Amino acid sequence: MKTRSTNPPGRIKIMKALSTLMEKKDFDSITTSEIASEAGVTEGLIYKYFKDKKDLLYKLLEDHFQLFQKKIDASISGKTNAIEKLEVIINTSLESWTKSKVFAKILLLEVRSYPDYYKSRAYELIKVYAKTVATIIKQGVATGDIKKDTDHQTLTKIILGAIEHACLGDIIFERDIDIDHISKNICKTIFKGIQP
Amino acid sequence: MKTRSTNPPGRIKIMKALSTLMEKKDFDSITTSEIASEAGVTEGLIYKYFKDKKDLLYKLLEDHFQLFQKKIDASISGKTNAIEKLEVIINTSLESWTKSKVFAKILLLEVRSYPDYYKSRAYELIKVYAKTVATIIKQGVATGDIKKDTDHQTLTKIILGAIEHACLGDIIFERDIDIDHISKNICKTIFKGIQP
DNA sequence: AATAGTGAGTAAGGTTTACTTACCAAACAA
DNA sequence: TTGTTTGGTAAGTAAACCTTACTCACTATT
Repeated sequence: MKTRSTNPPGRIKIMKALSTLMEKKDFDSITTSEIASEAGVTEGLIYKYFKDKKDLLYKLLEDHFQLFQKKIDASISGKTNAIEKLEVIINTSLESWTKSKVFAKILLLEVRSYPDYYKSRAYELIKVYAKTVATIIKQGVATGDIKKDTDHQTLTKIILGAIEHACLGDIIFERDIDIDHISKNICKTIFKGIQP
Repeated sequence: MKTRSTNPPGRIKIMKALSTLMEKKDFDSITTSEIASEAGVTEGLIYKYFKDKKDLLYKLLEDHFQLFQKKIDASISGKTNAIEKLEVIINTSLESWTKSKVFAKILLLEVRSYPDYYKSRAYELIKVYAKTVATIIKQGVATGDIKKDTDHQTLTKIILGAIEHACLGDIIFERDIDIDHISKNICKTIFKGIQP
């Protein structure tokens, strides 16, 4: 049995088209007819492959995130120390998000306001990412790499929040940031604290 | 000269109506006719007072944020130590944002994806808030309340990011959080660090 | 006291946009 | 040959956002 193509050319072109358009505009002001004409297909085809306009966005995010998660997994695979792991996660995340602004825009600005996003596969993947961080912290506390009295839930939020917020300004205003500088400073602050 | 009312009843009712509707639904799925009927006015009146549907959202955020900024200013007015100031800002922010979910939803989920938000008065106010935090940190570094080698820009992002991320889950899934627990742990982590 | 002007609001479209439904054509299996 | 699945088109629909033309009450001025 020849495995029937689950990803026909039209479908690929549609996703690529939205990705291209998102580089210049926000999701809300991109129309379906615009997506279709950019992809070189008709509007109706979008609805053959995607439930609605938002579903298309979730699928695009899913694709991007799959690659991202692989990078994350690869980056921590060699390390054993929890602090080291967190360091590379922070660095890899910042790098990926600033390199692919469209991906970051979808993740940080667009999907969150849509309730059905939280039922999507894309959101399931993001939970895996958050859990990766949380697990490293828990284990770090257990092994003593991290202070014993650390609340792992709060620390997870601080780290994820810091990464996001560091990217936000640069996504919105399309500036370029010094990833190494920022990730080093995030690590220094969180690891060593700021009180003299 | 009698000061002519700059805020007529219809305008107030429209803003109140959106606020009420936002408690149950997201902005995107609230229609203008729904807002009008909730307010007891006609659809056309919305466009007498607001440029478009989004402008109404920005004005609502502006109102909420004005009150918020007052609380923040009041909370730091007594303190002199930078660490103490940051502590109350974290606590007050978490408290305000979790108490008024609609406000937090607009601020953290809705407006950010709209480019013209960054030209609104609401956004100007948010910049003042961020600047408040940044200034406290700068002064703290100068006076020695905070470690000399601290990068104030990064620390600002960590703190704002931590506050936001701590609220996010609770806004989205409408859980209630233990503000004191979280704000204490955010402070402990950032101030003292996590390395043993 | 008549007139002109303004602020608050309505009513009824117009336009755009997301989505649907019916149809077409080629490849391929029976 | 004929039926079925797959990839794609074309035209239409309902509704959402927004506009335009109008009304009515009140105030200021001459």
